[in-house]
Amino acid sequence: MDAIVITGPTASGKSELSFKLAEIINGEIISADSAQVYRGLDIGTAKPEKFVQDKLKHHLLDIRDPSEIYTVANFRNDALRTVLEIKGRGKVPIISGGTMLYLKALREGLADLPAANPSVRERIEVEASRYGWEKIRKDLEVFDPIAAARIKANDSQRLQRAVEVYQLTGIPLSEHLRREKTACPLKLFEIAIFPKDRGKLHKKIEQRFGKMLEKGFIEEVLRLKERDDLTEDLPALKSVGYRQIWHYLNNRFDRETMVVRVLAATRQLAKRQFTWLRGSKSMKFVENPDIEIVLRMLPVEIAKGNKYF
RNA sequence: GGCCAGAUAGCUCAGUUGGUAGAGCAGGGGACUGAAAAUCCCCGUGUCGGUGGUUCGAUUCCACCUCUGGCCA
Repeated sequence: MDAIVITGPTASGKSELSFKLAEIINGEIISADSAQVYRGLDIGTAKPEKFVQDKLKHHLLDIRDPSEIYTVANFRNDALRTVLEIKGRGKVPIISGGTMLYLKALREGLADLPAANPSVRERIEVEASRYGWEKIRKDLEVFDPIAAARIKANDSQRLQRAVEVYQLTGIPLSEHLRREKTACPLKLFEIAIFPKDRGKLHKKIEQRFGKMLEKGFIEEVLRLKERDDLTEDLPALKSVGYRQIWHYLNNRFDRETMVVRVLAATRQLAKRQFTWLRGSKSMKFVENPDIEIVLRMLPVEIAKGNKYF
């Protein structure tokens, strides 16, 4: 066993659980969260506070500026490297977070694809704005019929990527994906919190957002907005809460509407996370972030040699 | 108290020249390989405020009532 994974939908109590677990079994935490990687996105991403981070080592937080783009591939490399470092220190790596694609990439590996290429993407976008995405999809049908059949006409993000991969490699995306991908070099013990009462989770989401506002979430977004190099189409600023508050600060709607929209977006995020979890075969599910139950589930090799057992 | 306008899906509202109704949002399910807290797909029966009346048939027309706005006293 190389690492423990703790995941679950937003507001399910992943962080507290991982923290308690890390203290007991002598672990360090690796964040698997696509928004917490950005510096300055603290309150709205529910990033562990400074005093928590002082007590326990957290990795992959604050490793990008919000003007930059962090990707699944970056995560996979960073996480693999960090797991080895932590193991080298004789500690237990605990990968904790709700970005399900990141966890999947870690578990199942990634195909050998080219990184995003801004100039290629721009070319595709220009063409799309001129002829429409339907035309892009028709073209894709010619050189990658499998991908074209799978990707919906409105899913411009995926259409663009499929075309990009072909233009960069001359090999269809679907062919890349069919080929053998890099196997996972790690043995993971994966635990997912799966709250069965959706209404309760929604209530928790609401309460948590209330606390975020009290802590100065809006001011946090204002600080980002005051930097004139950040735009609303950057991944960092498209994340839940930041996007809606950004629009609110631009007077796109009033505060009440902003609150309603942030809560809805958060619930929708949780819903998508549930969908991932239901389809995941490798997970062990727990209903609550209960440390006692989780400790009892752990394999002996991890349990052995720490103070709890 | 009088006049006017509303009352239709959880919310905001459209509509039915009389044959029991549909959008957006919310919500639910699903997809997912370098933007993933992203991006996209699928799912709409509800005493059409209440009670009477006209009618083969009323959510639609008429009367009264209730409630909510607005105006006038």
